[in-house]
Amino acid sequence: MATKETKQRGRPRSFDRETALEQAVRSFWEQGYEATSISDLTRTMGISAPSLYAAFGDKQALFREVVAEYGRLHGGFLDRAVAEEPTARRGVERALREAAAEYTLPGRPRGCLVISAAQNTAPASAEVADSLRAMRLANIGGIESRIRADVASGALPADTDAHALAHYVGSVIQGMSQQARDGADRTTLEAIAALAMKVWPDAP
Amino acid sequence: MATKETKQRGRPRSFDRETALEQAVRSFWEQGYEATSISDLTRTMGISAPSLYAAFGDKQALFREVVAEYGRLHGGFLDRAVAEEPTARRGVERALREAAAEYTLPGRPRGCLVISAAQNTAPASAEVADSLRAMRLANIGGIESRIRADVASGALPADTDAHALAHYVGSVIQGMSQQARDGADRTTLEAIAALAMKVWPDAP
DNA sequence: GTTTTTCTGTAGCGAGCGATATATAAATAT
DNA sequence: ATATTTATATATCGCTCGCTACAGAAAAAC
Repeated sequence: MATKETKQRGRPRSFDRETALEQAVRSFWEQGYEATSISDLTRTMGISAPSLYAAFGDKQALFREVVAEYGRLHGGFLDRAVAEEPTARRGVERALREAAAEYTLPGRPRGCLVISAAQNTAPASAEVADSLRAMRLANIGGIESRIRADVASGALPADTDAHALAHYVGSVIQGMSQQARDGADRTTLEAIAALAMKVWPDAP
Repeated sequence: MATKETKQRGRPRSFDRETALEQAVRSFWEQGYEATSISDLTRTMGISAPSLYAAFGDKQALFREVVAEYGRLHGGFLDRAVAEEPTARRGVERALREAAAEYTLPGRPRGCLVISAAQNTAPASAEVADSLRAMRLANIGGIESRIRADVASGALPADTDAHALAHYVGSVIQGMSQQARDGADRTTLEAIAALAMKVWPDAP
C-alpha cells in the first residue's frame, strides 16, 4: 500500500480532537449517557454543535468513542490484572485493590463509567445500555474463565463454583463503584476489597 | 376531636388512587426517575396529566410517594431483618438471602428502586438523587450500628471493623441489585449471598 | 489569483419534556 | 331547581432535547 501523506485540504479543525474527547469522557462519566446533553457536551468540550457532529457523528457514536477511550485510559485495570497475574486469586485481589484506588482518584469522576453510565435509560437508549451490559457480562465471564483455568490446573479446589465466585467478584466491584459514587473514600473501598477476598477458596 | 365523616363534595375521582400509585411505582422502579416521563406515567397509570397533577402534585412529589410506597410494599426487608433477628450476623444473612429473592421475583421490576432509580441524574434532579443517596447511607449506617451493638455485647470480636463490614455488606447488596438488573437469576444471587457471608467474623 | 474543500457560527428544525389554562361533566349543599 | 365544588378531557404552554441547514471563513490545489 502507498503511504499517502498529503496535506489535508480545507479549513483545519480549530480544536484538538483528543482533548475534546477527553472532556466528553469526563462528562459522560460524571452524569451518564442520557443525563449528558449535547448542550453540556458543547460547553465542556469547548466546541459548537456542528463541530461536534462533524468530528464525532451523533451522540451515540461519540459515546462509543468515549467508552473506548475510557477503557484505554482508565478502565483497563481489571483485564490487565486478570491477564498479568499468575493466579485468579492474585488477579482478582489486585483488581479489587486497584478498583479502590481508581474509583476514588481525586480530580476525576468517581466509580466506573461502564458500570454506571447507562443505568436507568429510556427505551430510546436501549442500544447503549445493552452494549455496556454486554461489557459487564464479558468482564464477569473473563473472571469466570480465569477461575476455571485455575480449577483445571489445580490452583483452586475442584469443587470451586466458578460461576458463583465470578459473579460474587462482579457484584463486589459494582458495589464498590456505587459506594465510590455515594462518597465512600479510598480507605473504605480498600477495606471492602480486603474483606471480599476472605471468601476466596484456599489452594488445595 | 370531632370525627368528620361528611361526604366529599364535587365530582368523585374516577380512578383508584392506590392502584395508580402502584403503577407509578412499577414505572419508576423499571426505568428510573428521569427516564420515566409524565407521558409514560399517564399511560401506565391510566389517567390524564391533569388528573395526575391534581392527585399527586408534580413529578417529584409523586416520586416521593412512590418511594414511600416502595418501602412499605417491597423495600422494607433490610430494616426488618436487621431489627428482628437476634444478632447482626443473622440479620445480615437473612437480608442477603431475602434480597436474592426480592430482586428476582417474577412479574415485577428487578433489583432495588432505592439503589437504582436515581443514578445518572441531571442537575435538575439533584434533590431526588440526594434523597435516595441519603436512604442508602442510612441503611448502611443501620447495619453499622447493629454490628457495633454486637461488638459491645460480645457477640462479635472486639477488633471488628464495623465501618468496613457495614460498607462491605452495603456493597454486596448494591452489587446484587445491579446483577439482578443485568439478568442474574435467583440462584446466582443466593450463591453470591452465601459466599458474602463467609467474610463474617466468628463469634469470640 | 481562482477554485475546491473543509470547518465554524448562527439560527432554528421537529419532537418530546414537565406542567397548565380552559371548559365541561358529575357529584353534594342549599 | 340552583349553586357550589371537584374531577376530567382537550388543547395547549414555554422549554430543552438531539440534530442540521445555511452562509461565511480558512486552508490546500490549481
